[in-house]
Amino acid sequence: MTAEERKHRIEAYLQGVEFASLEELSQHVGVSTSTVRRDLTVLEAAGSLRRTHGGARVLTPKSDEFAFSARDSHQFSEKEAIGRACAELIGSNQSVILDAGTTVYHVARHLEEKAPQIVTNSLPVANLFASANKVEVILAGGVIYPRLGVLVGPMTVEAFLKMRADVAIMSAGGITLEGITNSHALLIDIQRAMLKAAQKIVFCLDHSKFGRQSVSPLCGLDMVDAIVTDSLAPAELVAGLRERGVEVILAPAPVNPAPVAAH
Amino acid sequence: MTAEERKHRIEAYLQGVEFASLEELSQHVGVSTSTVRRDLTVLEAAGSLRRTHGGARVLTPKSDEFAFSARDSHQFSEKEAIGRACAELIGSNQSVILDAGTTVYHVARHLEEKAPQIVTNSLPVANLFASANKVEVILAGGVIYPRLGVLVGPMTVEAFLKMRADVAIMSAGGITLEGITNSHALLIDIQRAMLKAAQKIVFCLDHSKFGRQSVSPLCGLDMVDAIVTDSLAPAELVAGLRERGVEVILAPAPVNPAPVAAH
DNA sequence: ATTTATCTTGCAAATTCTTCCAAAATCTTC
DNA sequence: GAAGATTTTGGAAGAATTTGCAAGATAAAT
Repeated sequence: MTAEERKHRIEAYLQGVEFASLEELSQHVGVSTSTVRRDLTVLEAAGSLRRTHGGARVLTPKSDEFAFSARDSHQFSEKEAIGRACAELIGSNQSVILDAGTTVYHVARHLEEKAPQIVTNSLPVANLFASANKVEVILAGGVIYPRLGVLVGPMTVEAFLKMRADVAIMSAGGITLEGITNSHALLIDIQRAMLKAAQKIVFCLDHSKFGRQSVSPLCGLDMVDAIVTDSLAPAELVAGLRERGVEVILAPAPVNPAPVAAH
Repeated sequence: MTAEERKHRIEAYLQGVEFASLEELSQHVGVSTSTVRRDLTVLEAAGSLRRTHGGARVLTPKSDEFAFSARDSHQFSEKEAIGRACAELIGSNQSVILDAGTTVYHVARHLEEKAPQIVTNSLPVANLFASANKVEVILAGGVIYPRLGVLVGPMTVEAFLKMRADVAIMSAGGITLEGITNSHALLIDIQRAMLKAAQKIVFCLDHSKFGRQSVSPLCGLDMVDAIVTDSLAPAELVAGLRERGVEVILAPAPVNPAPVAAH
């Protein structure tokens, strides 16, 4: 294995786990801790990660659409606007499949008045409605994937394959004119099952997802009925999507900034 | 585990429980309270939580009732003692079914070190482990029953009927020599499925359940392998249970708030 | 006012980081 | 191909950081 390849593997591994100790990395790539140290120094200078005492950390864990923290501040206001706009697409008493993912979580926050029937595999979404009596929430079973708070595995896939719903509101890692991709291979099967289960497919993607491509392809644009994004989405790509028959909804920019926690 | 990772886990754990004591946090991440103190100071400066006397609290309480309802319930200390005693019955790498119910929730709090495989239909239990990597948690699917944070319905029953586990740790509404009863009729089917799925059946019942009868009969004493209760359980009934071959474990009374004679 | 619990501070032990050096691997030149 | 130069790798010693403990200070409880 070349040094380049090794650095690449360190990067990739770190993307998956967010944190890793020196020992862990050195075992994973099969070199001494000294070499890993040197690699980390180079990679940090290149800006792809951040060293910490005892290991290293990814630079922008927040850009992970499926990160567990439901109230992450990363593009909070944009996601909130998207959530509001997307919730308006839902009619009363419709059955809605909600994907896991922070943007979709914000949609959920605005769904309570619609009193729909909700199906999800996201623990944060389930918690959100757990005390609300207006909404009936069905949680798919499965194994809890710790970092993300998502239920995964064959049980989850099976649950969605048996389901039928009016709308599916989905997250993803990236969108281009070639289609929609996602970074978490574990979720792809589940998302495909969701797509099959719902009549209408809506993707909620903030502008940072536009033009990005993640590792695993999820579906083509022909499957997508609508995309809800914020007003900072690149105009050319929005136009391109509309040309291909996808309805694109631009959520209006939020008036006031996100409430920053001041102590 | 790196320091960075540890801080992240503290944050995540706190998101789940809203408030946690120093002791609790230090056990969860496996370092001394001194180190947790230092971490909390850093995290507070970073604005992600708020320190309090004796622990720390999240900034934006989302009043997630589940993680919390188990906490401020009455007979907290008895349940905590039962939880600790019951957790000791579980061996490493065993598969455990956890019923919904506050007493069983306290068992879950002490299970993390055992690193078992956990199957449950309780959202609070799922949330408890959502950020812990040591434990594999399988959540049964189903409809969320709002007030209790439990998954119910045919999906849940079916999930447990397909399952096999070493131990089932159960809650109930009452116990007499005639058997065990429960007040939530909705849960009876699910509990019966749990009983079928597990080889060993353990009931966790604080002393207030002894001699009580709820509306729906759940099972006879012959199905029960062990009962964990606190030291205030009525002696005659305990003796009666033992005569019938049920192992009864009396959790030692909690150490704390015994009124110290200060003259 | 006393007692208890919790917090801060200082310090020694342990861990991790940097820097340097020799061995191994790779590249250059013939 | 082979010999020498260059780069890379793995390890070791000292510097820096982090951790856990203990004693005094502070805050809550009774």
